[in-house]
Amino acid sequence: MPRPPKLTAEDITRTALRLGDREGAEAMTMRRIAAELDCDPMSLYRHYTNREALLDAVADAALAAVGEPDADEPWAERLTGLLTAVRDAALRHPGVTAHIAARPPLGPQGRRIAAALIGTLADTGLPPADVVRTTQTLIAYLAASLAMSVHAGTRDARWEQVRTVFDELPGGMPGQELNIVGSTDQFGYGLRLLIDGIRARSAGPRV
Amino acid sequence: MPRPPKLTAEDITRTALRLGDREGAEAMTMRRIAAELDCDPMSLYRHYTNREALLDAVADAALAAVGEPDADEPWAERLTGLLTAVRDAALRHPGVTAHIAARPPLGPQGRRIAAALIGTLADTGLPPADVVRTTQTLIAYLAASLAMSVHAGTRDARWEQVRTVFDELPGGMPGQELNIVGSTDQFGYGLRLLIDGIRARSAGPRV
DNA sequence: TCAGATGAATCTACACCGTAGACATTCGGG
DNA sequence: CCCGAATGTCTACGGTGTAGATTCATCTGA
Repeated sequence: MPRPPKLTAEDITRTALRLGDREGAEAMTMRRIAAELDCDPMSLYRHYTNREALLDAVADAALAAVGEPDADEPWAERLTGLLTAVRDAALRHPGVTAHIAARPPLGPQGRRIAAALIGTLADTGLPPADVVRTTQTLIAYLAASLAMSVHAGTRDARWEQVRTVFDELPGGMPGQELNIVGSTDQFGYGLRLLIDGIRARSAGPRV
Repeated sequence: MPRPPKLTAEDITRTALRLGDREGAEAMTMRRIAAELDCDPMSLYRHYTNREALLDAVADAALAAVGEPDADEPWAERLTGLLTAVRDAALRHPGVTAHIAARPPLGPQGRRIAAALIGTLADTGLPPADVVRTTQTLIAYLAASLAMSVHAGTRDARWEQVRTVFDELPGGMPGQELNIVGSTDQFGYGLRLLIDGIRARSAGPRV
């Protein structure tokens, strides 16, 4: 083993994550990250084959704060707790939120969380064949909610335009209160929807 | 009005869409699109302020093929039909699928589809305040499914790794058949889950 | 008929990006 | 002592989005 590395893969992800938090996603270029580490841009390629691979690792690292669910709670609470924790962790690092949304991390953290999800869903009484599918569905929903949050600010106006459609519907009640796109409230609503669906399916599977 | 424009905004989106279908998403650079139209790259900026804005328009245009739902069907069928149509339209243009997934289009087509969704959900018996929230949830889920489809090929291996977690669970049945990430089957499953959730909520709202 | 206005299309140029490929450096083991 | 080998560095290339100035074709009013 020649020349002990002065730069570990973890150093890189940690620094990149901080940089992304501080200056936004588009600041996480190879050159900027290297500058932050005070090393040559090309050195990063010793640890990650691509910029893509590096960002995957950074996104995964951002989920390290997500803890294990409490095994004593009923599955629905565990599920909400877990998914909320992931959402919070992702939003706490705005620089990588978009990346997490676009391609849910499957690094060590991602796999750990997926395992926890599967473990929780195993207690729902859902047919075994459906557990993994449900996991994917939940991850997909979570990812999408994050994507909505990322662009919420820029797009709320256009959503408002969509929402007026409802007001003009026969029987629709105009003057409804605003539903903020990507809000925590909105996330929780969809989650309850999904959990109700799981409950309905696990009780008596339909179709 | 001096000098009639030889280049319309729609020309651009149509050409860019074709180019993206033929050569992939990363081929849709300003220069390549301009080359395809046989004009100067900078000319595109007369019609779209950004590359971003241009791609938004292209993504929206890709949804033009989605038809209006049949008002005679029950709402659940209308919903599945509509969402499936959007999914098909998006997948038929692989060059923009990722973009559609990342930021659901809110151009004319997107708004038309959102309106159709709202119209359908208005018949569910769902509390009025929840209709728009459910719309957002469904769009989020659809977007997420598309995102999964995009990267399915590259990531199935790692998903396989996740799936083995389930096999090792006490009471888990190893040797389960493979669930292909982003497949139509997977999409349909989550959709049924959501519809069951809607049904449960519209019957007797819980919480 | 012709100057001028007006906006579309173009040209040039800049700063920046990811990264291939050759090179230098620094260590442990024989 | 030297050699193999992995790490860090340097240079350079082809590409990107797009700002700013400029050309050009057309319509208008005199």
